[in-house]
Amino acid sequence: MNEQPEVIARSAEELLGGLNEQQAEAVRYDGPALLIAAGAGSGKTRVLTRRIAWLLSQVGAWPSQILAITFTNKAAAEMKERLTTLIGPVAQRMWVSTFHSACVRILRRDGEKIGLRSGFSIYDTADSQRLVKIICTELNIDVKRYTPRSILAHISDYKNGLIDWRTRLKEHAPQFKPGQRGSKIGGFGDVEELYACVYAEYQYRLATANAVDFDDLIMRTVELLRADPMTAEYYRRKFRYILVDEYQDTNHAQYVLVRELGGVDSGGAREPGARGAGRTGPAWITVVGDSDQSIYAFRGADIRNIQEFEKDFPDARTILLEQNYRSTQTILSAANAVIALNPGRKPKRLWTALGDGSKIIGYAADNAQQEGAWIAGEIARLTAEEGFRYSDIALMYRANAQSRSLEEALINARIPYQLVGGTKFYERKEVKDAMAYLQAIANPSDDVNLRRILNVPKRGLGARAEAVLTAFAAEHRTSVWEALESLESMPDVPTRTAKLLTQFRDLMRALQTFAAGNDGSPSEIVAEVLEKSGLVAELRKSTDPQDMTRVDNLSQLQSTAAEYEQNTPDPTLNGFLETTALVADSDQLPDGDEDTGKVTLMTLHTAKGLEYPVVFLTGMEQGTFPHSRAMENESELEEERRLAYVGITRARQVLYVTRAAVRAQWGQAAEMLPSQFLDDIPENLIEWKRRETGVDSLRGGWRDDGDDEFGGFEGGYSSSSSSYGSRSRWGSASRRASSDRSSYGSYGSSSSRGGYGGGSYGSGHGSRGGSSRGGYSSGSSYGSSYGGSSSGRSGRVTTRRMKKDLLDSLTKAKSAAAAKAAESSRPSQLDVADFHEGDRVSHDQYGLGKVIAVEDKGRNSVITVDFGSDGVKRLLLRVAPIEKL
DNA sequence: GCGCGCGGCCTTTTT
DNA sequence: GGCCGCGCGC
Repeated sequence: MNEQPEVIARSAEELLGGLNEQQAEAVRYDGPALLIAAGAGSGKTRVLTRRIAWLLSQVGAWPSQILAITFTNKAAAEMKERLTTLIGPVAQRMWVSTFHSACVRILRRDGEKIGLRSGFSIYDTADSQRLVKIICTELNIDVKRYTPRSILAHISDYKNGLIDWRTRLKEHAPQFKPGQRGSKIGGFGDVEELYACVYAEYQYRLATANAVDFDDLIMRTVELLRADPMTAEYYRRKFRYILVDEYQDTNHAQYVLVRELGGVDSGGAREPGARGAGRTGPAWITVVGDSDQSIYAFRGADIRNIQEFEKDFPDARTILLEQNYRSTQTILSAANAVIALNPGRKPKRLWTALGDGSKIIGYAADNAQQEGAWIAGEIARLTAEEGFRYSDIALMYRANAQSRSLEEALINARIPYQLVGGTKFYERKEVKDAMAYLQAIANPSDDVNLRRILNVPKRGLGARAEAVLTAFAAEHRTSVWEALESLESMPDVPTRTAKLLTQFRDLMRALQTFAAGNDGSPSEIVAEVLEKSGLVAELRKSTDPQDMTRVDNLSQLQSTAAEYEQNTPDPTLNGFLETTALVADSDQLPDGDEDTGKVTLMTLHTAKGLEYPVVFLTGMEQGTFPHSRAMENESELEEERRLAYVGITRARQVLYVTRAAVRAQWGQAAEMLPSQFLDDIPENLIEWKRRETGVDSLRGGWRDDGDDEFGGFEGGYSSSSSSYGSRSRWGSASRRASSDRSSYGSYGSSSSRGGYGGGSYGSGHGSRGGSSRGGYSSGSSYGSSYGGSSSGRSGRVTTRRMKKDLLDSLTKAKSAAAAKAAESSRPSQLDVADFHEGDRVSHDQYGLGKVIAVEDKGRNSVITVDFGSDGVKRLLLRVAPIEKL
């Protein structure tokens, strides 16, 4: 193999070939700061790779001077691959990586200047949470009130904002001394003090464990560059061209990192007459992004980074890419319409030369199961009749929990699928346990991981034994492992515990020795750990069928290690640990055009950057998408809208939007109203295969205004302005749906009872704000009291457990409940035969109206009445408070 | 110290 | 519906 591979020389024509004017301009732009505002599907990766090739072959940059940063490992791998095609194997020598792995690389090399010893551990979120929890317990913090999760979120915010723990401590808890047991304080004056103390203690523990968390990777790299001018200088001389993809997703720390690495503020001057960025002065910075696709504000991404790029970087230039090469105009028009509602954005309109294509297809299902079943049917049709392959199709949803009903439907229909994301391989308990052994072997100071495995598998070392160790460690300000090493000098250790601890110590020593002797073969270390620790043995002897899978997972872990070993020039245990920490699940990521023979399921977040000929956007309901927690807050709603924009623009040819009128959430049925994003898509772009559900037609009357009993039985689809009636109406109703998800009474039935059908359902009417108890009282009856009757508003039945088959028939049950309730509260005296088109009626609430349609359906007859300014309503005759005039 | 059963809480989204 | 933590009994 060639030691010094050359860059394949590419002519300017080659590099600009096939590009549109704006793309070409971006590729050859000559200057210190460039923002490529690239709309979805506008060919930004192409532009980015061509630009890199341009810098190399036309500007004279060296591969080693390039730092290309992406957000995901997949994007990095893809870019590397494309670059290899474009400029040859030399691409492998460039830094093309995520922020996190670039930082690891820097910290591995120079971290000791800020106190990081080589071989430091990288804590994932679970590790971090464990640590916070340990700290909370020791500091006497009520973890019910302040969950480790939420505390960690605050710590993460600080880090993303580069706020040092010392600063926090100085401001909010100057008396607190991290790392001293005596510093435990019972009551905290305020939450800021609490966060400051935990933050400080957390960093102290990370330091003693020689560990960093995800956010530290960025923040501590910035710290390093600021603390050590020599190091900063080294990287500034090295990286002359920095390119950042998905710039809209960068947080403050990442933004500062780019500035520091690029030497933007260091004041050095570019050598006169130099080509490109030259060898001194600020690096050339190119950022690519789309502010409309900023969907990570929740974890600290700061959209202002991209919005204010021109102000931030001197002599910055912006180039807009608006031509889309991916989707039909119909899809783009929908996307444009949705995103246009976000205020304060810079106008950008995607367009395409590909033509209109087919309409967006809409479907409203009664429940999630039916939604899944219909989608499965469509997939069967698409593949059988329209020539699509399974791998052309993707199902997307807002939250992972939604995948379940879709999966079940696909299984029933025997459609092969692959799930991307969700519970990750490395997050599975058994895998995490095995990894904890490896961590503890590689880095014995790692208290969190050592404590995790102390009694895994069960070896009789419980809380007491752990307390003995941690007390000693705290007293001597050392790690748990060192405490274990000093076991003999520890006072008051019960003989039995001492014996067990010694055994554990011997085990770990043996594993350490083995690891030291086989550092180049992580797979053998994994095998040794699995064997000697007893992890596999414990699972093998279990009778739980799930444990079989767990054994398989562990064996897969070993294979992964072997794979790593083969693909890495210089494999080490630490290298393997790092890969697993940062390159989560790269194996299962969908890969370009490859025909996997499977339909792909994933969240909208995961889908960013991907594209499929056919996309199903599922769960288009208020509260599901937009997510209920994002609906209260305007800026979060804007982010949801961007997420919708991302989802819509994933589709190349056919886009489906589906929703369910009832969805199980947290084991309970909840009524879902159509997503506002459906309203945002121009009506003429959607062809509804089914628009209204059984629940919709009932909705108006008995949830709605609550107090008007069964009166306003609004159909909702009759208004001319919008296919769904007025927005405000849906808006307000939906708020209720999300905050009071059981307003329809859940069909209570304890699991032992026979289920629905015996009439055991309750239904609720005005349950707002009220008590949420009212549990299922006696065996056979149902609480069917509807407005006005004696038990009135409290007639709601709530039972947590609800059989799945009940759920399926929920819609049906509701009509039945309505019927029952109606009978008891307001016996019908009206006969459908008495009503004719043109008749005038009077309604208790809406006043005078004119009948415009009559549907004779026996007991369920409906009349449609125009109430003038109050709108057109569909009224269920037997319950509506109307009078014929 | 361990296992079981109950109850509370939960859900965004991910490097 | 599922996870996690707690309390209880062995």
